[in-house]
Amino acid sequence: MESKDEIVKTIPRTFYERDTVKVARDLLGKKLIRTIGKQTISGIITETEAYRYADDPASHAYRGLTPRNRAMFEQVGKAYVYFTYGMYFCFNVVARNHNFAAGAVLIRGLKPEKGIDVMKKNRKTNKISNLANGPAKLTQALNINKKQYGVDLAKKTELYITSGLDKKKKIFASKRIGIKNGLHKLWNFKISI
DNA sequence: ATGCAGATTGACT
DNA sequence: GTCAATCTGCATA
Repeated sequence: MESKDEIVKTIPRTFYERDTVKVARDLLGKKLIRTIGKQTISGIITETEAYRYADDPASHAYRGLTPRNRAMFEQVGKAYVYFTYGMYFCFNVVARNHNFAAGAVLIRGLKPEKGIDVMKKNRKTNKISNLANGPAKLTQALNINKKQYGVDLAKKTELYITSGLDKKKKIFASKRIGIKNGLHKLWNFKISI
């Protein structure tokens, strides 16, 4: 017998082949799933940020291709993971249309669903509201690091994305967090669940 | 509730 | 050498 979970499909690659800002909005409410052996950790995406290319001075890709950001230039629907502040990882989904050579969506927040006990252990806290409500928190909770650089999120492997909420939620747009340039762009998107 | 220092290292100029 | 798409704990109010 197959359980319901096993027949859920990933979001197809074409979804990510659209404007980075649109993809960022549309990723809200989708489900991010991490499998580690038999263990499953998942959550609903509640906050995202779009980072584009030559028009976006806040983007890692702004000054062109480097070893770190190369995933942003490669196939859409894959993971771009980077290390920052000497101790954290941030997780992005590569997304762009044909007007841009690079682009990615930073996943900034999740509402935990499955594997909450594991998240608590990974995050060393019992407060559910503090498990995955930040870009470096969710990578800790889901045990995401450089090993997941380039992982294909359109394929059901160790890390992937599926449809989530059915109902459309109200989207709040604001300034992106923790950057110095490109602050006039309202490319931070949130929903409240 | 708001604010700030400190942690800690790799990527880039 | 500089500084980062951040988080935590502690301080003040």
